[in-house]
Amino acid sequence: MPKIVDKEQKRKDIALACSDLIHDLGIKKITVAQVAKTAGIGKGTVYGYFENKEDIIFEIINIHIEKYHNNFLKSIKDLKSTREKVFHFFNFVIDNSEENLKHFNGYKEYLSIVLSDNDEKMIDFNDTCNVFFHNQLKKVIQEGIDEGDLMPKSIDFCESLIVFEKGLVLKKMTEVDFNPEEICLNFINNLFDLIEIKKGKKNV
Amino acid sequence: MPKIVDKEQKRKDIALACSDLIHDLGIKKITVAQVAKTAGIGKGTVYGYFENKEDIIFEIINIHIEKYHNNFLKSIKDLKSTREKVFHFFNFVIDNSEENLKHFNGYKEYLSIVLSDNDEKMIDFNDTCNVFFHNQLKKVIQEGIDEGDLMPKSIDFCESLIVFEKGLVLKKMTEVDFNPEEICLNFINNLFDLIEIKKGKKNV
Amino acid sequence: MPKIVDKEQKRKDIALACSDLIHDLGIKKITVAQVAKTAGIGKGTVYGYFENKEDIIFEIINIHIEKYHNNFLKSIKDLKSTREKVFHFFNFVIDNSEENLKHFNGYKEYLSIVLSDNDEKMIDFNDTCNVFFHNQLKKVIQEGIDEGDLMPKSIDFCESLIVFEKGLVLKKMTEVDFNPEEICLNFINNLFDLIEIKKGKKNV
Amino acid sequence: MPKIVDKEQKRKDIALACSDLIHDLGIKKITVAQVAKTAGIGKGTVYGYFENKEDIIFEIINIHIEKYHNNFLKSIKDLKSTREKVFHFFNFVIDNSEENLKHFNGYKEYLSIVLSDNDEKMIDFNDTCNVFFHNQLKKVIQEGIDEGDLMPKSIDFCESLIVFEKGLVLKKMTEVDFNPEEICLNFINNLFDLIEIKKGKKNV
DNA sequence: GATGAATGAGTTTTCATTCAT
DNA sequence: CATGAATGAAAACTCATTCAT
Repeated sequence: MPKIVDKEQKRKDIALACSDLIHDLGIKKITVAQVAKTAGIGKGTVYGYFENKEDIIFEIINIHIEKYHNNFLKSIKDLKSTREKVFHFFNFVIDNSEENLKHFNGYKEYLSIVLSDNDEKMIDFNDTCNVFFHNQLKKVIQEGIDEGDLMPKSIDFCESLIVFEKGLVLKKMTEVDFNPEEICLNFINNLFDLIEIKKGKKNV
Repeated sequence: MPKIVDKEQKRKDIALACSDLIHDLGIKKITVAQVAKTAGIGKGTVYGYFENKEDIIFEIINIHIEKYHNNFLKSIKDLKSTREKVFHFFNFVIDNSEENLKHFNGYKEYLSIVLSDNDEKMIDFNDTCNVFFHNQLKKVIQEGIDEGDLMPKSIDFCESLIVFEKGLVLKKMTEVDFNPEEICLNFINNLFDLIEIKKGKKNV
Repeated sequence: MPKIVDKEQKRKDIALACSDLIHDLGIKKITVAQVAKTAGIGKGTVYGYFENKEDIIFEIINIHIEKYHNNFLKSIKDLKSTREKVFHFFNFVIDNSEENLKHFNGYKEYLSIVLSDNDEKMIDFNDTCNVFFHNQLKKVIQEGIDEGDLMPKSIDFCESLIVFEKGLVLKKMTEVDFNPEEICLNFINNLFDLIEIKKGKKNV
Repeated sequence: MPKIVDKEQKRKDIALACSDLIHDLGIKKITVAQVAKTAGIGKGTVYGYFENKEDIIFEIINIHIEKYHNNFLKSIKDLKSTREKVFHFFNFVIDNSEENLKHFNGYKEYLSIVLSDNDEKMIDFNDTCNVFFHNQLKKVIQEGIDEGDLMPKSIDFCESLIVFEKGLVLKKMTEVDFNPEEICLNFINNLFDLIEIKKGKKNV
């Protein structure tokens, strides 16, 4: 079924070409005409690959998140200490590089859709992302425990960490002049003081 | 002379009449025609009391939040222990009563606007709300310190508590089957074990 | 019937109060609400004195033109030579004083109504104005003839003079950087060279 | 592939189909819905070819004026004497054929727009038209001079002729029972008596 | 398969006019 | 008489989606 593969690929190609529209215009301002033009194809053609506009937006967001996930997995590999790895989960909300801000603002637009529409597909997808990070964090913590860095009860803090991160994300998205970095550092360092098996102090 | 109308009051009345539209339809689906019909007045009349559609929505949200703030202040008065009072801040995200869910879903719709539009008024208003709760929490904690319930350093945890609450809110808004209650209880109880001046244990 | 006089007077008062609206906003932008507010009365009251919006505008224009006619009659009295008097008819299109520009632009707005609507009242009124100036000009010329300044056939040039003035008006209204003064001077001086009974040359 | 449409042509086609609306309804009464219906297309389609309502009206007027200019150039070719050619410039204001009245009334509507809106495009376009006729007239007069029909100073009367014609136009547009023909004949014949190099009298 | 022309429902906003008080 | 609250028709413009070529 090589045709199907091609279809899937073209879907991605179109979404990829339009990947910047989401933070350049904001989700609500994206039009199908815009998408077609940006991807260099006809409006009708778009409908050959996507069911409707929602579907297009969904795919564009997909691209963003997939890209972010990949970056995440790549960059966490190089980190050694558990504390650093955990801290890396907060990179999303702290890093103000242009690259990361694109993802952050893309996610912001995405959230506004998840909150207002009750699109099941979006909600499902959001869950998938949450599970991804939850699992990654559990893995990191578990490794920390296995390697004797962390106390066994540490695994209970996964959920709190993720909730805390979401809180930072939401505050950064909605408040002017909110600086998550310091709060984040405090929180993690305080937490690690509680759950780390001390061998010698080392803050992030 | 025609009946003299208290413009400010009628504004509230209209918004009040439409207060349910926000979670029945979702903010984006609200039309001026809908508002007029729901309030039992003409479309033109709506524009006698509101500058534009944004303004209507803003007032409706205002109603919700004002009501919630009042409820909050009223109900926190009866609480005695600091722990209970702090826990009360999480009532918003935990209470599944119809009344509270209306507020919660209203706020959800509101957030989606804050995230997608960059409406300055909305953002300002959001800040005002944040400041309100931040101040209330600080007051509660400070009283706890003054009354010898909490250790002085407790005041530093205000920010974290609020971030955590926002995280729960966001997760409850976007995830199916997310139950904030247990996580919340754990978090608060764990925290209070650290900051409470022990006189005898008392969980919420 | 003192009441009727009062009504007529109030009509004028309202129109007078709003007389600046016509060039401040342009006729099309004038609203009844605006008129009521400017006159310091209620919207309903306006309809006690005017049949409809057209009627209001009509009265405002009336005020302008009446004022202009009075000014015209007053200022032409002081002029001695027929040539000066004739030239005075062109003052409307040449004088760039703020006062006169108000009248000129008011008349411009008025014309746009006469041209687009086929409001009979407006057209009749326009005719009345034309007749006024035509008669004034005829009077001036006739006096010139009677006093031996002009040749008897001069009376035939009335119409042409008025047509010429209208042409200047229209061109000034529609063309950027059109300067009627020079053209006007040339025209009149040339004409007077033909119709004046020479006693010694005197240009305006 | 869908049929490729000559956008510029279709623009003209739509405007052409609606070309009568301008004097049937008057410019101010034209609505986009009306235009769509008259052209036998959908409202949305109109916006595929025109930026906004102004743009539509502009094109309709364009059609009228373009057609008139062409007719003008065509018909002036057959005329021999300079006097006849000059007289031809006044055809617009004298000819009461249905065809010409359409143009005349179209121009009337157009003027009302130029006078009330301060639309730059309209004003520019008006200038272009004025320049067109001014140049044509200069050409005619110059040819007359070159051929020994007219005295060299005749060229100075161009401006006055055009002003005079505008005056006739405005009077015909705004006054009931105004008959420009006689006035016009007088004016031109008188003028030509002054500027023509006599070889034998020949009125128009 | 690709295209882009055509569509029209749907939305916001304005404002002359009426009429109950 | 005066008032201004209430009204709703009317108008411009957008855009997801369809479908003939």
